[in-house]
Amino acid sequence: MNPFEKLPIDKQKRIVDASISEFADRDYETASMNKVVERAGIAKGSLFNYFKTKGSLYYHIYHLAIGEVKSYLRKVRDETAGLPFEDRLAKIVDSGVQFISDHPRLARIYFRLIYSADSPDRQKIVSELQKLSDDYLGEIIQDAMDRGEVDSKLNKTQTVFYLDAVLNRFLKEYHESSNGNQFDRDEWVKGITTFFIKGLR
Amino acid sequence: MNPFEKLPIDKQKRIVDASISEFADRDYETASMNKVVERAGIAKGSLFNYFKTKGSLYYHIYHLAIGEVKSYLRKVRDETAGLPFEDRLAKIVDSGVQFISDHPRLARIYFRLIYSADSPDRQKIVSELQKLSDDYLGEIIQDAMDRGEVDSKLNKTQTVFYLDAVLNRFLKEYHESSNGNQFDRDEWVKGITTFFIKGLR
DNA sequence: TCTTATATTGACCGGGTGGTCAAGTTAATA
DNA sequence: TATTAACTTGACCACCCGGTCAATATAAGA
Repeated sequence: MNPFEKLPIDKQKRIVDASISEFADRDYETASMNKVVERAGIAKGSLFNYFKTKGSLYYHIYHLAIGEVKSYLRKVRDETAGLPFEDRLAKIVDSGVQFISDHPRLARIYFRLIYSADSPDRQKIVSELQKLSDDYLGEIIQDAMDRGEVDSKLNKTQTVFYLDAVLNRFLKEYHESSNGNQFDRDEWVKGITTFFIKGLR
Repeated sequence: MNPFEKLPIDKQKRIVDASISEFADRDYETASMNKVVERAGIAKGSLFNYFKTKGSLYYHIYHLAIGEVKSYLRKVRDETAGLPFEDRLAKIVDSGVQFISDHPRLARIYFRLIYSADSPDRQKIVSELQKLSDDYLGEIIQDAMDRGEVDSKLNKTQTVFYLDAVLNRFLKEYHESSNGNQFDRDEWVKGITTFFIKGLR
């Protein structure tokens, strides 16, 4: 049993919280272990006792973030299992927006990881995430094809790619503009769904 | 007249080349002025004589990259002015791929800037680039609307957004996978164009 | 209570950073 | 050629980094 898990829960929480904030504010290379201990109110030696390296702390936090993302995806997939493609798509976008509102710092870490360059094992992590997304969207596309809502002769890889590109970009834009000028969420959701319905049938 | 411009051209080139390599290899925060002088074979003091700060050197290089991108965009816009939307779209993708092949390091700097987090004035630069892309794609969409190839009742902002999202993502993917497993460029170009033709008409 | 084991601390290490500047080199002028 | 002006150099500065470890505080066991 590693030393971190033996800690009182509230202390664990303080450390995790400080780490999330730091990795959300700065990218991996520039994030500072000194700042983490400062934020968490513990000594540097302690942090390196719980996590041997900066990389292993990052690994811990990143898995936490991915876990949350996964559970959101699973939830929306199951809740919309019977719905038509159009409604399903709208729900996916909505739940993405919801996730960003609920976990802005985790969303930041997620986008940093996807789009930025230098985290340890970046390539591995990104392709793991890509597979997750591909499987998820692939399943939904397949359902829509089976129901005849989407042209089943389409190249599935490409179709998933378009969906992933537009959805991710939309959420990223939403995330970045989340302070200040909001854009009309409903209109965008409607626009995106009709665009795909037409483009894929 | 700033001291850098007074330098012999080949020395300027050496410095610019070294800087491009460094900013392509590492993101802004982790790129090192020490490494730049090492690569360029000049003394540190000299570099800081030509460019007062790291930020101003980055600014210089970034403008160089954007200039190249702009000239590529202008070229493909003018060369395809009379063509139908479908062919135009294909040409745009092609020329993007071409740019990445011709200027891999500049492409890297571009993607770093777009997707990564911490360059000086990042927000300003990114919105400047976004405007460039919006104007460019907006013009092409408008042409297609005028010719009746695209439904003119569509929300133009959204339409441009979808185009931008898919094109950028495709080029990014192409860029990242450019070592090793190539994917079938023609099939993707065909897939993307027909998807948009159907989705937008 | 005394002793042993464990958890916590922060000064310290080697190394890298952007940036400076006195001293040395080269070029231009008279 | 002698003098001045401009350029070039790299040792040096303060600061920050991830990581270590002897010393100290705390908890457990006898």
